[in-house]
Parts: sequence; C-alpha cells; structure tokens
Amino acid sequence: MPTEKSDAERSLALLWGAQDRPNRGPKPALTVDVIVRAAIKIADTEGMAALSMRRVAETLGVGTMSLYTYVPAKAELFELMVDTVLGETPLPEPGPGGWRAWLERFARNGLDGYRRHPWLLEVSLTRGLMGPNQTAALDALLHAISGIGLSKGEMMAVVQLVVGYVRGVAQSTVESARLEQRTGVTDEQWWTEVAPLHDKYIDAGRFPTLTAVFSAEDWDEWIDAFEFGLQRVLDGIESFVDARATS
Amino acid sequence: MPTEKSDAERSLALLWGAQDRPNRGPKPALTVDVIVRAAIKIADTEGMAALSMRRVAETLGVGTMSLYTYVPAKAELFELMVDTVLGETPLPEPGPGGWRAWLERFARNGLDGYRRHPWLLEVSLTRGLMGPNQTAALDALLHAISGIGLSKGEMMAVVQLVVGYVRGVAQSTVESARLEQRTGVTDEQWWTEVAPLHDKYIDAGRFPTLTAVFSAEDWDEWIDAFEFGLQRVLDGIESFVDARATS
DNA sequence: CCAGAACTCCGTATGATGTACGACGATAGT
DNA sequence: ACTATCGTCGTACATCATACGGAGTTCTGG
Repeated sequence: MPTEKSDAERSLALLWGAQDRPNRGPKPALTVDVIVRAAIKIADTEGMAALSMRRVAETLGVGTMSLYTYVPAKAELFELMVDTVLGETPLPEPGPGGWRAWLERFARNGLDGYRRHPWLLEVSLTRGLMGPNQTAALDALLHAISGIGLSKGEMMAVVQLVVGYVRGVAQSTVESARLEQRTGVTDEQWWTEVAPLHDKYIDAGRFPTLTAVFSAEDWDEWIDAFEFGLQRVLDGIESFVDARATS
Repeated sequence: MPTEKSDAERSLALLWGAQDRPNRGPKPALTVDVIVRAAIKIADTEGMAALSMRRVAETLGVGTMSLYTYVPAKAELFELMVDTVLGETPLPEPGPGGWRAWLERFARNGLDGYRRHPWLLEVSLTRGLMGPNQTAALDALLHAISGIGLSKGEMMAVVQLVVGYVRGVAQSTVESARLEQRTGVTDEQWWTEVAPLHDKYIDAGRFPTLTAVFSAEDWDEWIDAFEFGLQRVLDGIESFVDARATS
C-alpha cells in the first residue's frame, strides 16, 4: 500500500502549490487557482451563503464533481480562499515611523481586506495550517516588532492583540457597510426605521444611560471607531514597550 | 386585513418575550424558552454544525415542524440563543477600581462566555436587533464609562473597542481550547505533529524572523495573550482619558 | 351544551446542499 | 496498439430548511 497522504499533508501541499504533476491521463481543463478565484468572486458578490460547489462549477462551465479532482472538499477550498485573499494585499514595507507606523498600516490593510471580502469574518482563520501568504504575514509582523525589547512570548501576544483587534472591530464595521450595499438601506435609515420598534421595549427607567446617550439630539461627532480603537491599542503597546525599555 | 407584523417586529416581540397568549386552541406543549435552551445545549456540546431543527425537535420529543409554531425560522432561533446566553452571566457590579476594573471584569466574563459557548463566534452579534440582555449589557457598559470626560462618540468607540477586542482574541483563544476538548488532541500535541509538515515548506531563508522565533529551544514563557492584550487596551484607554482630563 | 372558530401538531413534499461511486473517455509510456 | 493512469461528470444518497395542508384539540359565543 502506497503512503497515502494525511488530510493535513494534502491540505498543505494544496496551499503551497506543491502538486506532483502526473503526466499520464488527459490534460486538466482547470487549475486549483481558477477554481479558488471563482469561489472568491462568488463569495464577494453574493455572500458566503450563495457559495456552493454546484454554483462554482456552473460559473466555470464544468460538472460539479469535476471540482473534486482539484480540491478534496469544501473545507479545503475555504483554506485556499483565505490564503489567496491574504496574499492579495501586499504587506507594508518597512518605513519611517518604526514599528508603530508599520502596525498601523498593517491594521488598515487588514480592515480593507475584510471590507473587500466580508466572508472572511465567517471563516475562522485560526486553523493551524498556514499557507504561504499567512506565513509571510506572520513573519512580517514578527519582524516589525522585533528588536524593541519584547520577549518572544510578548511578541506573539502583541501579534494576537493587533490581529484580533482588527478582526473583532471589523466585524461590526464591515457588517453595516455590507448590509448597506446589499439591501440599499443605509445604516442610519435602518436605525431610524427600527428605533421606534425598540422604543416600545426599551424602558428609559430600566436603561437610563443607554437612553441618555441615544436620545440626545446632539449627535455631534460620530467617531471612526476603528481608528480610535487602533490608536488606543497602539498607545497601550507603546507604553508597555517604553516601560520595558526603562527598566 | 389585520396588521401583520413585520419580520423585525416579530423578532423583537420574540426577543422581549412579548407574545400575545391566545386562549383558543390546545395548550402549547412547548415554550420558546425550552426550545432555545435545547438548541443551546446541542450547540454547546456538539457544535453549531450539529444544530439542526430536526435535531432540536428530536431531543424534545416533538415533530420537526412543531418548532415553527414557536419560532419563525432558524435565524430567529439564533438571535434568541444569543440573547439568552448573554443573560446567563451577570454583569459586573460597580465596585472599587472604577471604570478600568469594571471593564476588566466585563472582558473576562465575555471571554468566559465565549469559552462556554464557542458557537457564539460563528454568529454575528452585530445584528441591529437587540434583545433585553444585549440591551442591558450595552447600558451597563455605557454607564461604567460615563462621567470620565468622554464624548458620546468616544464612549461608543470605547465600547466597540473592548467588545471587539474580546471577540477577536477569543476567536483564537477559544478555538484551540475547543479543539482540544473535542478531538482530545492538545494544542501542543497538534503543533508538534504538524510542525514537521510545515517545516517542509517553510524556508528559513524566506521567513527568517518566524523561524528564529519558533525554532528557539527557549520557549521560556508562553504569555496569556488575552490578559496581556487586555491590559494594553485598557492602558490605551486610560492614557486617552488622562490626556483628555488634563486638557 | 354544542357548533364553529382558533390554534397546535406534524406527515409529506420540495428543492437545496456536500460528496461517494463508478462508468466513460482521453492520454501517454511501453 | 496496449494498458495503466488520470480527468470528467451523471447518478445517487443523506441531510438540511421549510411550505403546505390536513387532523386533532381547546375555547368561546350562542
């Protein structure tokens, strides 16, 4: 019996594009890349719910089952979609401003990525298996914050902090923008439509602070929550780095 | 024709438990609450993938379609599950330490919630419709950070920062713990198993920092990334509040 | 006390979905 | 030309959410 590849091995080979090209048999009509890009396009434009193997095959003019020649299953297709998308935005170059400016640009790029591909939020990125682009991103992140006095454990924690923050806030930031484009209803429109319904249940006596904040007519400034939070996060890291440097 | 309730209205009525109890017809054998709790138990123990209407009906000894008498569709069941779970952990009481300590406890509670119910990560919480428990949480959050000199926009941004951070980092923190319990494979075991596979692809020359960090034998300290990041976030908020106070 | 209205229950049916299986045809090494 | 090897994809099956409509149950009005 030949050494059959484990799932993990097969996935990694797919992610890193290390297929052994056989020379027998008919020429493949498709490539993994074409399939992945078709899937991404569908997910981008019609949402994750519309992404089915049949649908992908249709847009490629191919029988559904043909896809399984290239991709073992839908889960692996997801992994490929994620890594492909991670590679589409170039990583920030090292530049002026040091680690802080770099992380800032990295975070903004990340948010842009989620904006372009909202379905990323529906897929867990913390699979253990890393494709080339995810690997490159992690390497670049670690490189950006190396040599500023952090231990390895702290470096990993900082990475998780930034990446986690972007994802967490992107969730709400992106979702509203997405719904706006999809349904044509502005966030504000939707709130004004739903607000009276909420008012029926939300008692000013029971939720005093909430009503005070939202009933105010002085909606002076609506802050960009992402940028605000990002600066707080970076401030927090910076003060830690400074404290570490003076000790 | 009677005023038929819109989807939003129906959802809100469900969330806030404002059903008009009809007095005609047979007594309902179930309640919405029983259904929701059964669904939560299934999602907790077997994961979101195992949660189907059939499965819920089975465990309740009821025909599948009976559930639709109580709940319009699966999406509404999700909303109910989320709000129910949000209400299960009591909100922190105001105590010593001011807003910072309160937010700290809130964040830890949040992480615990994700730990207990990992499927929360697969559901977007940013639906516009808020149930009573989500409303109470938002009110408490705003209350905790009111009166420290933040504008309303900044208060909302802080809320999003904390909530978003918890969710973002919980994603990775929780997922590993979950897989460990499910598959019986420790995170560490899994990495040592997969590491050699990765090594085949990860070139030390191409990813120098990564290999430097991971190949080191001195895995001295593995930092709790959640606690570390939480302190950074709170530091960032605190320095902003301080700066605001002195200006 | 009873007929009909209002309501719950649920069997059946429909149309999705992911994917296992295997027949068929194309290709290239021998 | 033969045969091992591969790509293609029709069919099939299990599972899913849920629309529909009939049967059974309970309360109300007369």
